[in-house]
Amino acid sequence: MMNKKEIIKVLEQIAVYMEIKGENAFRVSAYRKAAQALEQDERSLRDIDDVSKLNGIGKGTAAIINELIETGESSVLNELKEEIPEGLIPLLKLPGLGGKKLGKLYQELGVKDRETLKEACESNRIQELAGFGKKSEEKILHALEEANTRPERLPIATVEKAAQFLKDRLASLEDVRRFELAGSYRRARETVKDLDFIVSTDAPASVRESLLNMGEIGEIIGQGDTKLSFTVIIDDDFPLSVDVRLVEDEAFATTLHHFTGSKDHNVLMRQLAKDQGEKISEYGVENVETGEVKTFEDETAFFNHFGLSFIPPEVREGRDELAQFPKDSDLQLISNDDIRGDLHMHTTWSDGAHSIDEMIEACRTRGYDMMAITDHSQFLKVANGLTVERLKRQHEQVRMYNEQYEDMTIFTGIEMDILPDGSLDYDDDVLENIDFVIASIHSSFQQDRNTIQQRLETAARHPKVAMIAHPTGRLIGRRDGYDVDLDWLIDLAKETGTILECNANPNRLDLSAEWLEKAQKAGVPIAINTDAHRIEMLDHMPMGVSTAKRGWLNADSVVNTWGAERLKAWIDKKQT
DNA sequence: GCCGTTTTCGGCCCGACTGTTTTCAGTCG
Repeated sequence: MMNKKEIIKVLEQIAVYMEIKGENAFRVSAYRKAAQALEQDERSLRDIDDVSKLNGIGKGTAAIINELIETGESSVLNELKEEIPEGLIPLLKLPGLGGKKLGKLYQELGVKDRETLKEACESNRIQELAGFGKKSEEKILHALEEANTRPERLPIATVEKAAQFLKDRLASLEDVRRFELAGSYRRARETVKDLDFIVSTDAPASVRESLLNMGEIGEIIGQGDTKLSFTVIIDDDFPLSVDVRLVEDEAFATTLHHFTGSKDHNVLMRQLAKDQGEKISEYGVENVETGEVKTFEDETAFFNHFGLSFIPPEVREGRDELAQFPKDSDLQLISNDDIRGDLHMHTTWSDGAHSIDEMIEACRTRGYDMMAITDHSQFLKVANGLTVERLKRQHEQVRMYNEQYEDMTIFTGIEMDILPDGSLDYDDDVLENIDFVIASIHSSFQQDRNTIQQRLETAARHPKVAMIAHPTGRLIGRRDGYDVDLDWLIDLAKETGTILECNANPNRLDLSAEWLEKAQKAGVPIAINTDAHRIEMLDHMPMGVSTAKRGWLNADSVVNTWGAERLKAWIDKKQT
C-alpha cells in the first residue's frame, strides 16, 4: 500500500509530465493543488474517509488517489510515461526552460534527456527553431553546465554570510531609504534558492549602479527599471543568485509582501481582495471599479486593510493563516522579545571559545535573565569533555557567578552524551546536583532504529535529564539524522516530562518546524537554544525563534519564556 | 482539473523581463 508521501509525489509527477505535454496550465496546477491538499491535511491516509471532500481534490484526482491506494499504480501516470521520455523531467529545472519550450524541443528535435539536449545545442539545431534563437541556445548550454556544479537549494547556513554582506552594503548606500531581505529567507525556510531584496529608493539608477560595481558580482543575469538579478561570490564559494527590486517608498510594503510570499499565501490574499472588489499587486491595492490604487506605510497597515492583523512571514505558507490572524486575533506566536534566556552553550571548559564570565556578560547584553552553562561530558574527548572532577570544579565557579549576578540566574548544566551502548555518561550521584541536564547523541548514528530509540528512552526516562538536545542529529544539506520515529519521541517526551530542543544553529534547526508543531499539539515543552560555541553564535537565537514560528509555537510552549522559577519547578516535578 | 448564494460555465494572482519578434509568448517569482 502506498503511503501519503508517495501519492503526493505521483500527483506532482503527473503535473510535470502534463506540463511538458503542453496541457492547459490550470489543469496542470490542479494536480499540484491536489497534492498540496493532501500534504496540508494532518491526518494519515487511513483517517481520511473520502479524499474528494478535501478542498482542491475533485472527481479526477480522487480517482487517481484511490487507484493508487488500491493498486499502487496510476494508469494516468503510466500512460504519460509511455508518451514522454523520463529524461525530460529534470530538464524542467533548467532556468529558462519551461514546459512549452521543452515540449517543442522534444517534438521538433527529439530531445529526450541531458545528452540529446546538449547535442542539439552543439549542432546548432536549436537556433533554427521558431521561438528560439542563438541566445537561447547559448543559455541552455550554459545552464546545462551550471546544473552540474550548483545544488538547487542551499541550506540557510551557507548563505548567511552573503546575506549579511549584502545587508551591510545596502545599509551603506545613501540613496536607499529602507530595504528588507524577503523571499523564503524571510519566511525562515531551511533552504533557499536565492536572496530577494526589496529596496526603497528615489534614485534606482544610482542604487543599481552601486550594486553592480561591487567587486563580488559574479554575473549579471538580468536588469530592468525595477528589477536586478545577479550572482555574488562571497568567500570563494559557489555563486549565489540575488534578486533586487527597486521601488518607490509608497510601494515598499506591498512589494515586500509580494516577494516574501509564499506564492500560495499571495494567492489566498488576492482571492480575498477579489472578493471585496479589489486587486493586489506589488504596487498597491486597486479598487477595480474606480481604478484608485491604495498604498500602505507598512505590512501591518496592508493586512489591517483586509481585516487581518500582521501575519508573521514564517507562517505565510498558504495554509489557514488568514483565518488564524483576524484583526482582533489574540494568537500570540513566540517572538524574539519573549526570549528570556539561552539554555545550551559551551565555554573554554570544553570546546567553546569563550570563558564562563564572557558568556554571562554576552547573555546579559542580550537582555536575558537566565542561562545555563552546558559543556560536553567526558565521553566526547575530541571536544575536551568534562571529567567528573573538572565538572565539579566548573560548577563551583558557575555557582559563584550565580551568587554574584543579581539580575541573572545561571544554571549549572551539562550536555551529557548518550553512549553507543545506551548508557549515560555520568552516574546518578554525579548528576544529582546539576540544575539543567541535557542529554544528546553524538556517536554511532548508523545504529538501527531500535537501538537508537533505546538510547533516547534511557535518557528521557532518567529523572535528572531535563531536555534532549538536537533530537534528530541532522545537519541540513550535509547529514541525515539518526533513525528515530519522532512521533514516538514526542509521545515519550510527553509521558516523561522531558523538554525537547529546537536547536537554533542554522546548520541544525532541530527539531524542525513541522515536528515542533506536533510537539506543541502533544503538550511537550520546547526549549530554543543556540548551542553557542562562541559569543557571536548566541545571535542565532532569532533563527530558532523563526523556526518555532513556522511551527506555530506560542510563547507559553517555549520554556525560554517561562523564567527561571517556573522552569526550575518543571524540572523538579520530573524528579519526584 | 476544480470550484461555485456573483454557481453547472467560465474563470482560475499579477506583473517584470527576455528573446524573440515587430507585438508577444514563455518563464519566473
